[in-house]
Amino acid sequence: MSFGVANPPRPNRYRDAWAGQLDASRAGDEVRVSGWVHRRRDHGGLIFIDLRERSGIVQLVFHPETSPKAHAAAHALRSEDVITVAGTVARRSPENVNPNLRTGEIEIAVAALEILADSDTPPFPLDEDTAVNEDLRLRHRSLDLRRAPMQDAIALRHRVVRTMREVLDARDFLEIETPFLTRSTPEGARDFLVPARIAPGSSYALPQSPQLFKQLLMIGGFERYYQIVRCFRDEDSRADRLPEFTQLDIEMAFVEEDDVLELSEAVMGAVFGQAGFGVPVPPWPRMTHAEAMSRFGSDRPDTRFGLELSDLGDALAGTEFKVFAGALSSGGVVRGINAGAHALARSDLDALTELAKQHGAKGLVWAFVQDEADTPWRSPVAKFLATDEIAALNERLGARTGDLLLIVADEPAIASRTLGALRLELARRFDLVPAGTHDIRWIVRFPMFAYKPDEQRWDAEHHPFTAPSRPGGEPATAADLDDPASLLSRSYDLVLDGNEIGGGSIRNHRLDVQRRVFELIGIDEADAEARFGFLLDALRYGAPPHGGIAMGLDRIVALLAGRDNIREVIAFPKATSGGDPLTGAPAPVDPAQLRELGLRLT
RNA sequence: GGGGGCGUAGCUCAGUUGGUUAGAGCGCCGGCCUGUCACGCCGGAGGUCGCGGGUUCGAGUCCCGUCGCUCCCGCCA
Repeated sequence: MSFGVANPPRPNRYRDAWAGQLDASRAGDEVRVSGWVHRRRDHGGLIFIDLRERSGIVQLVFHPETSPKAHAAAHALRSEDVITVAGTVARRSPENVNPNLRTGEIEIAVAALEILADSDTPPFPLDEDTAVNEDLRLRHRSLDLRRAPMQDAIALRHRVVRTMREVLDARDFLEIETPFLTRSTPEGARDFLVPARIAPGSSYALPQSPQLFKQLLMIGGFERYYQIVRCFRDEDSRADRLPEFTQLDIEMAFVEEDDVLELSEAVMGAVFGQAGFGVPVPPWPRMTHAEAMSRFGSDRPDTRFGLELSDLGDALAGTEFKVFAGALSSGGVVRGINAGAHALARSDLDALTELAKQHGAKGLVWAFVQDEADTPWRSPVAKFLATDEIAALNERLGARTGDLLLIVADEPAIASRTLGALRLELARRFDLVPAGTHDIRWIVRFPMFAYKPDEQRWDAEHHPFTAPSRPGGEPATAADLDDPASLLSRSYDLVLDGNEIGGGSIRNHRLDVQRRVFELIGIDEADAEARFGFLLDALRYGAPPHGGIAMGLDRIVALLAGRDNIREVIAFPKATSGGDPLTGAPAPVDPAQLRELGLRLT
């Protein structure tokens, strides 16, 4: 285990030393240690026990001649029994030193053994070598947490949180709590509801984020707030997403974008530094949302490898090929990537096509570049394209003989998203990310609004409290909102190796702008008053310019720990289904409880 | 809501075109073993093949349904 304990234990009947910290300097000392039986090696004569506790592992040796009573008792020891022993720290002879163990130069010659609690045979091995079914691990989480990878991850999480608090405290931020039982604002994610006994038929909602409360704290004059806070969203899970998760939530008054970004870089730079994670020192580069989408097909681009997107529309101006011509004439685009010279089988190409369809594309055009004048492409669509069109596409994509070209013709958003996903898949398949490299950058200047055709209205891309800006970057006025398509938002995301680890914005502190945003996205005055009246009311009495950010703690720790899902860095996570295999939640409740709440099941 | 993968001994897995009594490694139990450190050697126990139904002379294997876990799409202001 890589984390330690800094202070000696207070001596008591269980221990006067940490087992994992003993070394040759303690040779000859009488010590008492306690912990779990990690492994036993019973030679009939000598018995060796690896004793494990939080600080690490130490070898106990039971000699039949010198302490026959302890030796006899040690025969009964089994994995995960809890024991306390008294004995002498003994230096090992040179040939018996175990260099793989921090305490490998010594062992404890046990004089007295007491079994504090015996253990059934564990349902799965606690070593690091066997990959155990995750459901089983969650159902026996107290055992699973004893494993070194979990101990390391949870300790790392603690250090990350501590570092965040240290930096923020040094910059005069106050940690302030906000309510968990709050009001549902059906906007964005689905809320978790808590039926209210005091008002049958009504419910509290658990917060999706402390967004409105932290704005009220700014209006309330605290100026610099943060909170390590649980947030709740009743949506389906992913490897990097669970219904409850933890954020570092920050808000500042009298600031602009640069202030929030600089503060975030100070906090996160310190976090990466103390975790020994090799990202560049701040300030971190900024990329516009538009550039990220056009070059990488993603608003959280992994820029550590190439395979950038190219727009091919102007090379296909008069094409007869219906798929391309149809997309271009209906406001769509034709975009592609050069995947490089890879020999892919037809089944691989089918799999890529399937992936493209999963992302909403109607299909995927693939072509291998050949060194033959009459058939320059080996591709199902080669016969539909003129030779000069193929030449122009080759030129746009920098194609050389043997290269695989992947092309998507579709609506702009779908084409970009699909190629962005294909690019990541190719990087996985061909191992294109250089080992040990990391990239961190800001994505800035997101679109403020997106038009929802099926609902025939505009919607906020980030959230409706985000301040809009003109295309040039200046803050937008209420009047500017008459042309929503042109507006960007004053928001920013922090992206690490293709993962969104944080995001925030400058907020609306002007009541007229905030009202106009609500109006634009279809929340009329009465509606806005009912749902966000407390915010609008606060904005009437002098709100300072303010903005902030929220960092995804679970994702950050998972990335630092090199784990591929956030459940590995959460002590008691929900399963992907949203249920808790440990407690069995959610579970039916007693009818009497329902009656008290005025609820009846249908 | 949709798609993919997985479910066989306590754990990790194998199991052929449907065919005798379902296997391996680890763990567990018993025995032997005084320098091991994933100890070693010998022996043994341990199975509702997730669950339900169907096809068949015969199902771990084929079909239908269902449950659980997992990855992805949708969703996640």
